[in-house]
Amino acid sequence: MNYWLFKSEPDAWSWNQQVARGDTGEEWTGVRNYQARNNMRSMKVGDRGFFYHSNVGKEIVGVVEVVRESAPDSTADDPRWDCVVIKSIAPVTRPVTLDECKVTPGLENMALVKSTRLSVQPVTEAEWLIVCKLAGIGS
DNA sequence: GCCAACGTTGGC
DNA sequence: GCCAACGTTGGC
Repeated sequence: MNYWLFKSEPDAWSWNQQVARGDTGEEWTGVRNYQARNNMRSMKVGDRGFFYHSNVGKEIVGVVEVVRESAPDSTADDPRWDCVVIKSIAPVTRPVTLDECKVTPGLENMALVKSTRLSVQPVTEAEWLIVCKLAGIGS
């Protein structure tokens, strides 16, 4: 299984909205960046990801799971863009902030820290385990 | 609200 | 195929 991180501005789409979608999940529309799209194309059903609030909060607030592999983005007028569907799995017990990631040994190379603008990012297994521990949740 | 980083577009 | 102009993201 692979691990990922999804960024969202809570003003646009928040963790609470994601949770409200339940097991149906939500199509992760709106990505218009090749790297982010390619990351989504690499995802398999069952892969896990962190849900991160950018701009407001700047923290990891929950865990999601991929429930549908990448397919054309229904909001795109250009066929090159596609996206996965994700559902919420569990909230974190304690949010993990960007600042915390920056100073935590083992997380200094996270894409979250290094590639600040990438909206869908890979997370290594080692990073996943560290963040889960910080977040007070099982991995 | 500013600005740095960075991706994309389009003229040549 | 280069590169300047421009737009967007996201931290601060």
